[in-house]
Amino acid sequence: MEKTVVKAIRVLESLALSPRPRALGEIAAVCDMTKSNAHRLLQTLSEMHYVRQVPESRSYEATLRLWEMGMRVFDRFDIRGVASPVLRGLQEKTGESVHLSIFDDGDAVYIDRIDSQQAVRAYIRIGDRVPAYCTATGRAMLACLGEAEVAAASRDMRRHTELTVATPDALAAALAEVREKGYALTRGEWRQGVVGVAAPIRSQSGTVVAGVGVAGPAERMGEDNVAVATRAVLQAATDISHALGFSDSGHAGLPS
Amino acid sequence: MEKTVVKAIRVLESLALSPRPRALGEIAAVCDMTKSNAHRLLQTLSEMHYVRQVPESRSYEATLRLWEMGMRVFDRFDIRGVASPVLRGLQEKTGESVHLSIFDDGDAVYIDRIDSQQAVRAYIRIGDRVPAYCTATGRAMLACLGEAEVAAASRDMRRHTELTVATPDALAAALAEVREKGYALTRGEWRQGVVGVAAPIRSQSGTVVAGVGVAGPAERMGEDNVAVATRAVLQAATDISHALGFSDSGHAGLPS
DNA sequence: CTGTAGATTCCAGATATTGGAACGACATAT
DNA sequence: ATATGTCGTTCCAATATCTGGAATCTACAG
Repeated sequence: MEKTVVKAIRVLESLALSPRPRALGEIAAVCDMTKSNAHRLLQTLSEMHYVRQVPESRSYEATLRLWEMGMRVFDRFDIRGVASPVLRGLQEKTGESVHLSIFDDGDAVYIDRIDSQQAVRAYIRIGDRVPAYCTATGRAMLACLGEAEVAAASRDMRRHTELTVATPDALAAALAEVREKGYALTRGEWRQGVVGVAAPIRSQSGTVVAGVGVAGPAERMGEDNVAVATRAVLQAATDISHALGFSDSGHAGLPS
Repeated sequence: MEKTVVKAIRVLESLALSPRPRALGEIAAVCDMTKSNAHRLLQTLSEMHYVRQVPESRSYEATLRLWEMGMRVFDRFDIRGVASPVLRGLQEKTGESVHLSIFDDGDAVYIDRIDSQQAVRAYIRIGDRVPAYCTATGRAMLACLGEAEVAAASRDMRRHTELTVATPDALAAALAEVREKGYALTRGEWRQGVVGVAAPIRSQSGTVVAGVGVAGPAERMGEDNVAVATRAVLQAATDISHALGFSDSGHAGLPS
């Protein structure tokens, strides 16, 4: 365990928790270290912009950098925490594996999942990165994002199976269909024999922040099951979006 | 500049900014360090609860600890940032030094100030800690806080000048007067010859989070100027409270 | 079952960190 | 006005800490 790092964090925490700026001596005392040590640590934290010295009193205070970083973390956790129970419900309703993913630099990245109970099941790992243009959650998100994101996703298109939609034009058509229907359906474009249905999740501000989908083996994903899954996925996406504070003023559509 | 600390912060930032959990190798690559190094850093950050390893994929993600700490910082900055322009206005209107302080463990601590332009002026430093029971901003806050805070403030009462209110009973009476009038007025109880007027600031939740006041030499603080200062201080406190999201549903009172 | 990729552990060598002392800047007390 | 004390800052040799490569372990994929 790195002692210097621990000390630095203790110093930073003492400032973050303090309701007022603290003098060097005080910090050294509270954190139980010599003044030179505390001073050097504060110097480093200043250069990293986590701490500043108030010009007037020479004492130190935490900057908003900590908050800035914390907010980034919070955003992500918010989605996972809120989505978690909905994912469980979706898994039970459909019986297949359900995935929650976000869009990152042209790819879809899985941030949560609940596995099917079946012996044959679609399998991914949390943290796995897959091309957005040929996966269900990826395409669902892509359909609601801007030019730049679509361009990023189109950067390195290739056929992963015989069915992969691997040209920008074909992708554009697929995305248009997603926008029209409100959900994305992929049949073995990424992994042979895997069928996926997914829908985009919107945050309070209305921007698409994630995608939720179910995936299962083609043998089980016949018309009936896909119809069930589609309805369930759209409902789940709506539920999660609402939980995030999104209110769909205007259009909304469950397929009849 | 402490290299280990810098590296640790880089690792933490890369995780905070990442929209998804990162694998060890990835982190090492992004932060330009060996895997052993990154691993040790992550171990340390885990023990500090800033990072956790997701059990499923063995990759690492930032925890909410960062957000938790950031929020503490944000609360404080929020007050200062919002109050700053109001303080400037108050200084111009009254011509005296204006102070912004918070309550901390029985004391008032100055977190911002704007000095009078006059040759003779009340002077404090940001970060200075003064007894709450005998200063204007301190008493204004104390009047709106609970038993425990008053007890903390009464722990070590003493006469700092001939006029200091230095008994719990006398303090209780003074606080009752503050509550009735809505502002605190002190005349040379802490520093001889200094007169202060102050009012409490409330946050969105309605709790008193700070106090704002003006202070000047007794020679200039005659009845007329005190009346002007009182009105200005009450207005400033109201303005800052509103800016913090406080809505005074019900009572409100400018002295007629 | 074997191979591969990645995570984790280990350790001697390299070096960054440590703390005391000296210095400088202020501010108050005499 | 001078003295005195407090607090922040700088410096440096001793050394405890950190470093990175290699060995080990684990889990998955073929």
